Amino acid sequence: MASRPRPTQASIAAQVGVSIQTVSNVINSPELVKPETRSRVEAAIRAAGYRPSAAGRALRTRHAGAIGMRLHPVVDGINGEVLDRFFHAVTQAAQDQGYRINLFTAPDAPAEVENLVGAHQAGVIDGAILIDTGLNDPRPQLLTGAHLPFAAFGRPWGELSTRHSWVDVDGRAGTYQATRHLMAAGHSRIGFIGWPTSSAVGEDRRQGWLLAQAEAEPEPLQALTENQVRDGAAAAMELRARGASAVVCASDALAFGAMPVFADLIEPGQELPVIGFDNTPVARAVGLSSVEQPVEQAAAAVVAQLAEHIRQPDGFLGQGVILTPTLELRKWESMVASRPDS
Amino acid sequence: MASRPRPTQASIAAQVGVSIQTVSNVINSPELVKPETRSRVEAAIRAAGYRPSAAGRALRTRHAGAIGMRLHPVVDGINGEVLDRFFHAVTQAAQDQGYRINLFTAPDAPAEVENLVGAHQAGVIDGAILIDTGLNDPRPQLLTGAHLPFAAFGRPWGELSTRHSWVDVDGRAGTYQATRHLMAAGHSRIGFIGWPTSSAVGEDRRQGWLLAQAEAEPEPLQALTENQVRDGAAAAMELRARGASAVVCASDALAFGAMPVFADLIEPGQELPVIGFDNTPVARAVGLSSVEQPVEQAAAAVVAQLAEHIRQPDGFLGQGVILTPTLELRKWESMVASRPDS
DNA sequence: AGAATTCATTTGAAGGTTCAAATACACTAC
DNA sequence: GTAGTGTATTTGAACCTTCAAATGAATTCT
Repeated sequence: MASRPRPTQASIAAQVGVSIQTVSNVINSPELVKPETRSRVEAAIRAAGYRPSAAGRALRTRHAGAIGMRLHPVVDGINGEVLDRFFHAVTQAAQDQGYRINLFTAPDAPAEVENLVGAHQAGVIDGAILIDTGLNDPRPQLLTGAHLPFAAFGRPWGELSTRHSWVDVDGRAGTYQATRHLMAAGHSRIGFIGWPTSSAVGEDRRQGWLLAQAEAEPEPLQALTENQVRDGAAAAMELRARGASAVVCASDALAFGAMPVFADLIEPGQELPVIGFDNTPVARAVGLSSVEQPVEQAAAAVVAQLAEHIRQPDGFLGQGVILTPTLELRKWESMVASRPDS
Repeated sequence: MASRPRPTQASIAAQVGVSIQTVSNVINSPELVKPETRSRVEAAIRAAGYRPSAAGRALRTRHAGAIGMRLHPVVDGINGEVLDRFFHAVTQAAQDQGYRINLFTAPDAPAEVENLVGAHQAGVIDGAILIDTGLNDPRPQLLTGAHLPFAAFGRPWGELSTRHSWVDVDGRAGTYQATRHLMAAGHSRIGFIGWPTSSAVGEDRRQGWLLAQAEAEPEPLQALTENQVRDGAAAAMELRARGASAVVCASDALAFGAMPVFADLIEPGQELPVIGFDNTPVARAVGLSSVEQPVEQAAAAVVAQLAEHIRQPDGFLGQGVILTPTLELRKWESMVASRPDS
């Protein structure tokens, strides 16, 4: 059972009795080929199980058909699910547009850029997707300098003025909604638990809370800490002591810590006056209301931008897209009291 | 600023005044080239920023330099972190061995196989990594039939006798350790909360608990449910009512639900007599003891097996590797009571 | 000195595809 | 009957690399 040689356009052509170019046309520009010839070629292709060689095609067209992306090390698993969803959605969107996703690892941003640029020079990828853009992120400039098309999930924070494509979720709008919802439920003293202001994303989310209250609140009830469950708990206690009857949080991890602090205010089956961010599985599991990011939509938008960018390497000016998150409300239920249904 | 044409071996060769093949040799078999010539070529390569074309190389060598892998949709985020770690480690290991990771999406197993085989026929990937092998998984047979080298993370469960490469973690050894630890701490009635026996992985983990108690326990204190937090809580209550003073769980999600049920038995700062599986971030956050899988090691082993398989497409007979997990013990601390340190 | 051995480099070809241009053919128009 | 307009197909070249074999030059052996 020696496996017969891989079929090629040449072998198909010989079989059908046409030229190689005709086979190529059947695949890439079927409208150029006479219907009768076309179907004969198509039949031979199917019969032989022929698939165009990616290498041959890439060599000729100077087009890899792949997009590079860094897989970050797992740091904070509790909201890593947003990234999981993003990766999955990006892979799907890329597949739909005829691109594959190529994974890279790197210890830091410069190494990431080096990997991506290297892969681009080798013709392995046509473009890259950047994730988790930080304050004054150096990567956009470096990639632009290397003429590597890219699009980012996360807006450009800070003053670096590289103009590029990006998609982001309006965190401010999310916390704004959350705060308004609590206000409508009758709360007048609503706290915010967030991250230090050095975090651009954290500051954005804080702004939404601030904005929603506008003049209502002279002395803001806020506490900024690290993103740990225990920090959330401690911050919640402090805010409650200062008079807060509800809190909006910059993450589900913080909200998760805050939950027990406000649990005595309500009866099971009601909404807890604690709202998280990212709508992680943990939030679903424990009945925590949370702000849901339209991750799948964001992924599709990023890929679309990048594809456009690849199509017109120079002409395409970067553009930003902002998506609005939604508020996912949940009834809190004491886990211990409930029984399984099935 | 028209970007100059991409450097090639030909352009380098012309510059230095040697033949193309010599440039190729400097890159692939430096020992064949006289040191002086070599360094001149190397200098030119660096100066031009030359990188071998992946397409040209792939076309000639019939070797893609990439491995395919399906990115599963996010189903159960609470222990998805194990997969995150696995992906990251695989990417790293692959990179170290000169392979890239190519991501695929698919709605089900047949589609996954079709994608992988298609990519292989197109010369996009040299092999594949399978994740989460289920009972009588059809994929190994299909891939073997398609002559696509692969290795699996997860052993072959069931009777399908395809002989192939795989790496797995000894779940039984994990729950065995956990149970023994609880026994050593003085517990005599130790319950098990797991999944229905239709889950091969769940059954494996149950066996470890069973084995550790051997003759000690005539009537086994077990409850098998779905993998939800609330199910874990309900099961824990039932087992405690039946006399259990400690429980071993098939997952952190179940253990997380069980925690409050046993919380009154100990003082803060002690180990809770509840042990989970997978050592997820949630476990770390709430101070839950859990069984830690050597994921990074597993990933490296899978990649190594696959690389070997690709090297000898036919000669290599599949082999299984079993890794032993470790028990990660934690002191439980009431989240509400603690204050942030810094 | 001529043959045999080793080392360094070059030559020719092939791998599969697509682009740009050329050819062949059928048909309409004058 | 020749020029002109399409449509369908083919030709030749190029994309970049590496394999297998050949050449050239220097060294050693008999």
